[in-house]
Amino acid sequence: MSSKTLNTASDSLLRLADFFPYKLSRLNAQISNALAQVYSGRFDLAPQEWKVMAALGENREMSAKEIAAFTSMEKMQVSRAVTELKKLELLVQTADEDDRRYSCLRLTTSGEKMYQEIVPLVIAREAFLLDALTEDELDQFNGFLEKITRKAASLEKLG
Amino acid sequence: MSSKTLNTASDSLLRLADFFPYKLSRLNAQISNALAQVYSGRFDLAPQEWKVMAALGENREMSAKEIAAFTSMEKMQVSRAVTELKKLELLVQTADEDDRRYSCLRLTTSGEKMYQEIVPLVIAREAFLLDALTEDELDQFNGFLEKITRKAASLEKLG
DNA sequence: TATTGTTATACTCTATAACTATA
DNA sequence: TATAGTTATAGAGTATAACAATA
Repeated sequence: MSSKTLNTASDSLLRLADFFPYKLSRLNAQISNALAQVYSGRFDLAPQEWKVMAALGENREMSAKEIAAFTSMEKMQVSRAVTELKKLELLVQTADEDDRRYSCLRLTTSGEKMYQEIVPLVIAREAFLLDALTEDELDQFNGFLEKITRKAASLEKLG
Repeated sequence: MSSKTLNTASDSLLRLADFFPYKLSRLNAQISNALAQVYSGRFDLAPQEWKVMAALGENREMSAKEIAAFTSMEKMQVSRAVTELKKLELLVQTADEDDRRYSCLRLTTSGEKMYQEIVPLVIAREAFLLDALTEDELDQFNGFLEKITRKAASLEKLG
């Protein structure tokens, strides 16, 4: 066996352009920029402020802890975003009657109004992207994504 | 038409758990963490240092500008990563003979060795994830991703 | 005058943990 | 003693642009 053959057998090469994590990360950056153009560019919200609003728009009333769990944010990031949203009067915070450690967070009328303005815009961008696929393809694609996501969760546990 | 019907028609709701950009961003975060466990956890490289090494591992010799284009990094981030990698003696930088503004960046022997150690590990993680799909499914999935990526590129141009 | 690459600066974001208040 | 939420602080990362060297 020649040394050339040995080399070929042992050398590993990573083709970045074909590497799934890299492709995913590029696509994610593109899409998250396209969404930020909406909530940040047009409504001047930081990403985490928009996440909190999205959580409350969907669930009406949540504690900070619930928002953290729902959005995969740290409790401290939630706290900071809540402080900002209160200043902007997009959100109100009251203490829970049963356990005063918990806070009740809700969008104000103007917060709800802004949410109602943003949602169709971001949904339109999602629709534009997914228009690349037929309905059948989209179903398949979602199924594939879910399978990979489950695998990724088991990867995280290994460490 | 009752006001309730009007409301129902006009109110928009975003289900975060079903929103494609959100699902994508979650999956991307999981996977990029899983990769960082390798290059950062085991080899103490910053993400951008690893990106530069990956570019040079694939292309042998590049200028800083080429690396920036290849990896979608800013020239300044490349410069910083290069400075670090030089300190670690994983990379050497010489001036281009034809045009001395350009630099020739190459991995050192120990840089190449580290690259050869990292690549199989990250490829193994990619393989673990993609093992969620059959070969046919993976082909389809890659095709879908490509279609959406093209759409996303046209979204970016709109602004 | 334009281009490659470096450096300076300020700014934002993040992570850790100390802290307050409630239970 | 434990939990929800806030605040302080330091460290990392980022963006802008000024800068040096070369063309």
